[in-house]
Amino acid sequence: MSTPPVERRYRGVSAEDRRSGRREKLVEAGLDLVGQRGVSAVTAESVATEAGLTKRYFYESFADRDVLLRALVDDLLGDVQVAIAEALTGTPDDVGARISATVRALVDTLAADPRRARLYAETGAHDALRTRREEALDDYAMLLMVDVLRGDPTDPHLRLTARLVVAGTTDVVSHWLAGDLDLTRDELVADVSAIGVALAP
Amino acid sequence: MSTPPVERRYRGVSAEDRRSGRREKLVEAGLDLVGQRGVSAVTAESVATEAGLTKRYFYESFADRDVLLRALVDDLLGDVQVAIAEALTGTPDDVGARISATVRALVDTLAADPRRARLYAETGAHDALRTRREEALDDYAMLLMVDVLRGDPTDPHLRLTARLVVAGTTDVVSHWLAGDLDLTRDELVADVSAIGVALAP
DNA sequence: TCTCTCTGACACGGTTGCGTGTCAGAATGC
DNA sequence: GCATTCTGACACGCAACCGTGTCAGAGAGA
Repeated sequence: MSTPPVERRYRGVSAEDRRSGRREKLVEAGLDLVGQRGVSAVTAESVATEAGLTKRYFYESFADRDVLLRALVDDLLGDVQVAIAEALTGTPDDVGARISATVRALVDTLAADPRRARLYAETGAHDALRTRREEALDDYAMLLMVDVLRGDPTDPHLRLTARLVVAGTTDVVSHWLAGDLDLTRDELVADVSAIGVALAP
Repeated sequence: MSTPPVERRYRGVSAEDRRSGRREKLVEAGLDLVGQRGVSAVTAESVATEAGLTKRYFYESFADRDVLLRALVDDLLGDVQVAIAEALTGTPDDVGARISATVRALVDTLAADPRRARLYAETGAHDALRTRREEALDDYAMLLMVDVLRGDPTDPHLRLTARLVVAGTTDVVSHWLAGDLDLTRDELVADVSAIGVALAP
């Protein structure tokens, strides 16, 4: 029967704050690694080293690398959802305007951090993340059908169209972020939005 | 100085035929593994075992697992290209008809072999294959712009549209093959074609 | 000062896949 | 019948990453 150690302040910081500080460092280190070397470079060891910590602190915050990757993707997708929701609030009930606002929110969020752009592009590259990506694509398709187009999300034809547009947009935006499309940000948003409008019921 | 061994018939088969027979077995085994357990299950060991051979024969035909995977994907994409080319030959110069023929050829080729359908869906899942997938998406986008739409492949706006449609179609078809879209094959082809027509310049 | 916690470094055993090497026995050519 | 090739099985050492354990020294509390 060993009693758990009494937690103690250290360098003026509480145990709880130290822990969450280390977790934050690990998350940042994980993002840096994704940005520089891709998802496959994220290991318990490399993340800890990048964070200036040791492996043991990796396991303090994450059960394994997949949990960290999930957390990174969840953060990203959550922020994108929030950005889109905010953009739609206060946008008039005109389909064209709503589509543009949605696309712009997506592009702006991803363009703000190249590390996250790469993470977004590589969500298909890892077994554990692919599942999450599928959910996200479904979520975005639903959002497009209901909140943007005001359509019927049970109509299989609309569902196919929404899914195609969402997946296609994901690819095109990733491509643009990687510098492979010779368009300004405004042109990208305008073109993608035009496609959305052309396909709106 | 050792001289290379003199090749000899074995069980009535020439050395060359034995070699290519083993290679064929390995390719089939690789496809089976992709179909059953996904791209990540393809290793030198597992493929050889699945083929009823041993690792040593894997390395006789392939330098490493990536070479085999590349070969599988090249086969698949080549067959798709051929199927589309054949479909376009003898299809009238009507944009709608050409789009339908292209989509149908793609869907039919993939639907003919569920193992290849999964391979197609997972080309994004592996570093070595992602490069090849990028090339293929570019090739298909080019084919769409030039051979189907008779458009100008240097126009960045058309390029974006083509890329979005190709990537979106890839995703939707994979999704349908996985049974996640409640549509008949004809409906799938019709819906995707309709999207193509709606976006044709 | 004395005790206990906290930290960071490193060791360890386990697993998986890699690519090479060895070898006995079966099959062949002569 | 004899030498040689071919096959299939297995052994090996290597590398990466895993998850856990140990420990000395720095830092805090009283």
